[in-house]
Amino acid sequence: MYTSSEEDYLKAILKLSRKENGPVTTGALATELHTAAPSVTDMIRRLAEKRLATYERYHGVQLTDEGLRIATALVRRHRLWEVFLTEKLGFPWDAVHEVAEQLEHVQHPDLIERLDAFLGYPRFDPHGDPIPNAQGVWPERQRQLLSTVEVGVQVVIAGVDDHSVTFLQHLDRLGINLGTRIAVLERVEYDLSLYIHLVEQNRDLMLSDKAARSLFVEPIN
Amino acid sequence: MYTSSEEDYLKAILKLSRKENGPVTTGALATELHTAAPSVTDMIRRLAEKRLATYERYHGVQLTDEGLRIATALVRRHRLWEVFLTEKLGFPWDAVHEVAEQLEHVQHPDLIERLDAFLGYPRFDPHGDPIPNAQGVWPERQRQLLSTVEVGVQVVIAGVDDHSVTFLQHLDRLGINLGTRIAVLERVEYDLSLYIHLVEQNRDLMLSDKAARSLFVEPIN
DNA sequence: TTTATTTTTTAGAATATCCTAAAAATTTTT
DNA sequence: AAAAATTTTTAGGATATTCTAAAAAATAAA
Repeated sequence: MYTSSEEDYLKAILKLSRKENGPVTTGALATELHTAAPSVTDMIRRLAEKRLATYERYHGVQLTDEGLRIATALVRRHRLWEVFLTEKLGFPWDAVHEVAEQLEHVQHPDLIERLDAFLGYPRFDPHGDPIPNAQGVWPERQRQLLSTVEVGVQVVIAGVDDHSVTFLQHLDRLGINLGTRIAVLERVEYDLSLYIHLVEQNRDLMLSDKAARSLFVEPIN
Repeated sequence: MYTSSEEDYLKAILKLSRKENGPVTTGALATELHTAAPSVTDMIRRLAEKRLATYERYHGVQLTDEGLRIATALVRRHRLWEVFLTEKLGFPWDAVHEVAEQLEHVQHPDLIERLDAFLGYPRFDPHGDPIPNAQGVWPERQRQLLSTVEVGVQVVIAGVDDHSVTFLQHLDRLGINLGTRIAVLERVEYDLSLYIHLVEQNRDLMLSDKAARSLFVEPIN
């Protein structure tokens, strides 16, 4: 139906527009997609012609309802494939993005619904990111950044805001995973580092503020 | 590494060269790939430049060792994905080809080895076609066309030579699947139709010669 | 073995996607 | 509010893949 390239742009526009609301700029897209700005101008003009986005010269793009529908389906596909790769094929969480980036472009009427059923209808991917359902509805979850948690409170690791391989491997080395229960022991005033306690492993460790601002946690239910 | 298009050509050259030995003609490739002949000429010239095939003007193409290695890996990927789609996602055997055609182009160093392990190292795909191993070695199996089986002999359905949706659905309607045990009761002299007995279902039915020439069987082990 | 037919290649062009360099518009600074 | 800096678009071109029409080569027929 649409080319991989068009799909990549739609997904990028969705991603950026979920951060800041209002139109997405050419420059932001160029950075996100690692392309030159003129390539972006070309493509968003084409997307607008196909009624997947609205575009006004010098004022950025916005997805139409149809564009949003497609982009959301792509996020769904991407994240379901990531679940498959980690849960079924045993890939580490820092290695699934590249492959899912390719798998998400595979076109078939009910491939994804079958995959979803096979995986047991997961609501979050291996990085804790929400997986929209077949109707495009995103699951809700009350999560916050670890950096905002009060001292003394116990929480559970629920996701990462930085998906880089280096950060994910850093977490592995520290023994921090999705579902890991932690207690915030102390926030160092000087540089905002955190002393935390890993409950299951009965171990204390120190976390930089940068790391704490890249970790989502949720209350213990 | 290589584009989907290059991979499609390599796979087609392998397929055709396994039927007839010697170089594969431009016309045969054009038919196989549903493209115009000049497109084929262009591509095989490019493949030759990249040392994936040898090509002599007006005399067809042949894969080099490297081309053969890549094409074999593609067949391996295609067939493993087909096993995944039927065994794990519950797709009917007449619906997997199109999807596998896309999935086989997904590039990743150990995706296929992990998939192979997850599937339990299958040696044959849902249509009974052999799956080359990671070293490119094809599993052997003594199979013959049902049309060549002597009257009175019992055999097991081991594969199809015609992969068309209509034929596969025809077999479904008849209750014939991979692994179905049959006995050849009679060969009608007039049109070579076969009366066969489905052992498990304790049922007799008639099969056209055309169908019998599209079914592989193997001896009961 | 010359002629006719078929196959293959060359020539030239279209589309999708990307690029660099230069021009135009917008935003920021003074 | 004019000048400077930044961002975006236009212009023009490259590559990969495909196509149709015409020319060239190979094969088949007379």
